[in-house]
Amino acid sequence: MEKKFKRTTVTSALPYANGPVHIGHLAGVYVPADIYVRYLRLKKEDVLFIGGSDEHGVPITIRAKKEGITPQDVVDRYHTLIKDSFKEFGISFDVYSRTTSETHHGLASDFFRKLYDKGEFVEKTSMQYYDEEAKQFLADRYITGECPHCHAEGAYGDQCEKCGTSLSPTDLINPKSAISGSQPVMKETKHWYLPLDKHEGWLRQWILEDHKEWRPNVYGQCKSWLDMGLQPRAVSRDLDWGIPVPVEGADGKVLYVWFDAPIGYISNTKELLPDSWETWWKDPETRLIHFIGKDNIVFHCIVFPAMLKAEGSYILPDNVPSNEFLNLEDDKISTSRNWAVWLHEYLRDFPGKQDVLRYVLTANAPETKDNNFTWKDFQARNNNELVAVYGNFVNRALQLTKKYYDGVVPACGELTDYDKETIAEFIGVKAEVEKLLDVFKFRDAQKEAMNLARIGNKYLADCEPWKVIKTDPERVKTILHISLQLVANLAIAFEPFLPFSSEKLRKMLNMDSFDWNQLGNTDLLKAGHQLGEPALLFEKIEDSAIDAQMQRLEEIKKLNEAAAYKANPIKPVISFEDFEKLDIRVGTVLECENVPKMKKLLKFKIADGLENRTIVSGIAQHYQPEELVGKQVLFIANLAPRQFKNGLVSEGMILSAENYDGSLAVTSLLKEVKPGSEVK
RNA sequence: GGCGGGAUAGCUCAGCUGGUUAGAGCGCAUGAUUCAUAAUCAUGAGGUCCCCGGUUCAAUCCCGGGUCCCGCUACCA
Repeated sequence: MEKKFKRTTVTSALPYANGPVHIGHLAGVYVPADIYVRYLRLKKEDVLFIGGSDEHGVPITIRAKKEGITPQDVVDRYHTLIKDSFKEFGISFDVYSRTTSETHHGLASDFFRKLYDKGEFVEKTSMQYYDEEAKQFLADRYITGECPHCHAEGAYGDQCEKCGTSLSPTDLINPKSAISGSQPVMKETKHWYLPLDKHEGWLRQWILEDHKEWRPNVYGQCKSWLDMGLQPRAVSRDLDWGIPVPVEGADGKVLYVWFDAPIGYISNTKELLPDSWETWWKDPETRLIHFIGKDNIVFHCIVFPAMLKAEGSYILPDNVPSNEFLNLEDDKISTSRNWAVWLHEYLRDFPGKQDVLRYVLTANAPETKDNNFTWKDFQARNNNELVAVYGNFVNRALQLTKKYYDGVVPACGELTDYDKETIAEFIGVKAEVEKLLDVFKFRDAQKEAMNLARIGNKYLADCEPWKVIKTDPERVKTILHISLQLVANLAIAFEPFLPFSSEKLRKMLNMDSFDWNQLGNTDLLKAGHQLGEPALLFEKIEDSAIDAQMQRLEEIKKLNEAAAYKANPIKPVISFEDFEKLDIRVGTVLECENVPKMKKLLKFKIADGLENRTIVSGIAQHYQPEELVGKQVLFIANLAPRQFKNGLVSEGMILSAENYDGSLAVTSLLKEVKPGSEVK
């Protein structure tokens, strides 16, 4: 069901301006979006590529506070860094603006107000922590306290970083304001909610029925949410960094960052095209495409469309191609652990090699599942594919032409059957690449483009012009003529993927411009056309460069391991009597087995010198049952028995030490003693 | 625990609505070649298509159950 669209608005997720951009962002969002946009432009279609920084939200205020600067300073720093590195990397935004811009503040504010006036929100009052000293409500992240689970100090209101549990602020023991350090009080506050539940009907139809072509991960995630039932979602926050809620009596309240950020796509369009921006967002003949990572699926497929629909005058996205995540050397990319390849550092370490990274990230794009980036693979793809297949073919054709004809394109003579076969083969590439790009299969599309170079290498090997030149010089003219047409085709076919190389190649070929519609033609370079000076399109990457990167990661890994460990503060002092209440004993493990359906639990039969007992312990992920049998362990003998869901009863607790990485080590003794011995 | 995605050659992945000798690129082996950045070309070895059942004349593909990985969400002395 090919709809007729007149133009395409392409957005790429707004990077959050509290850190630099890394290869995960690039592989997931910006490289595919850029390929798509360049492809449409080459086809001379009307397209707009919108980007920008997302600059509001709590984490930015926290970082600012930590560094003793203003939130504006933080976003200025990262916005500039991100914008510059995108530019250098060749992400060809038509506009890259920011959500702190005046245009955006105005538009987002109007947007909210319109929904408010139309009665699209519901107001709800709830109790939230309030800092009386700082005179402000506290966002979840602004409250710290003792974790109710692991009892670590310094847990945040939304999550304990020690044990990873997600929390709500009221769970914390002894909560404290991160701003003033004072004890916060519960106070009533009013917020506006977007009642997603009211939008469920049409969303269901629109996504589940009308967009079955969306990628399985996107469609599945949406279906999951819809089936769980949508809940009203707060669109305001008590915070002083952001866009003020444009309603009377809303002092100290700003738009929730998730409400304002996607509107940023629209604002940035408006900033670029103050007079005609609405065409790109409201005309039904405009196709809207959002490129995002999988963490953004729900917001772009459900929340934002609900906002647009509620407003009433906007179009909805036609597709939301979302990628999965990219790992780095078998480990999750993490900004806080500095486990990443940062774009600005890559550009510094590998100057002029933008296309190599673009190529590798596309070849390894996590289109269907999480994928892994390794430096060895990066090197191999450069040396064995870009250099050996693409660069080499180009170099062969150009060097031969230079040698035999002083770099002038020779005339094409009569075609042999083999020539015709070869030409027929590469003519089909255009349709193939288009077919793949139209459905966002970038990985396969790039492979198809590479196929042109393979055809070329084979053609040269089979025709052997360096031999034929001695016996039939006329024939060589045709061979090289065809080879050069292939080279010119390569330049066009690769432009969306490897724009820097295509530009370089275009100059070497002395071509004026590219037109996608010329792809597949065999007369891109006329006989007699003077070529430019040939140069290497790609260079080999040596082991030393790769080793340096791997060593850097190795060092980061070590630093992380060391930095991650910090002993918890000592708990409040207890009396000797308190201590004596605990009956700690030595037990010998008689039996130990896994518990069906409880993957964390091991069931022990412990000899305790009396009647033996059963103890269940959550250490199955750290020990094999058989390795504990026969060992002596320490356990608390007088802990109230605890019953698990499946009826299993645990009569005590085996003592384990928790290592910094969360792994558990069961306690034991230096000498063997009788089971049931008391520990004092 | 609930839900979503994934599991196919050493690696990264294709295999549309069931019928193919189950494919590609890289890597590996052998041979050819020298115009080219020791690049290229040809040939080849390599797969209980995660496991167990079921539907079917026929299942990598559909259904049921299970295992493992990733994510979301809950719960978690």
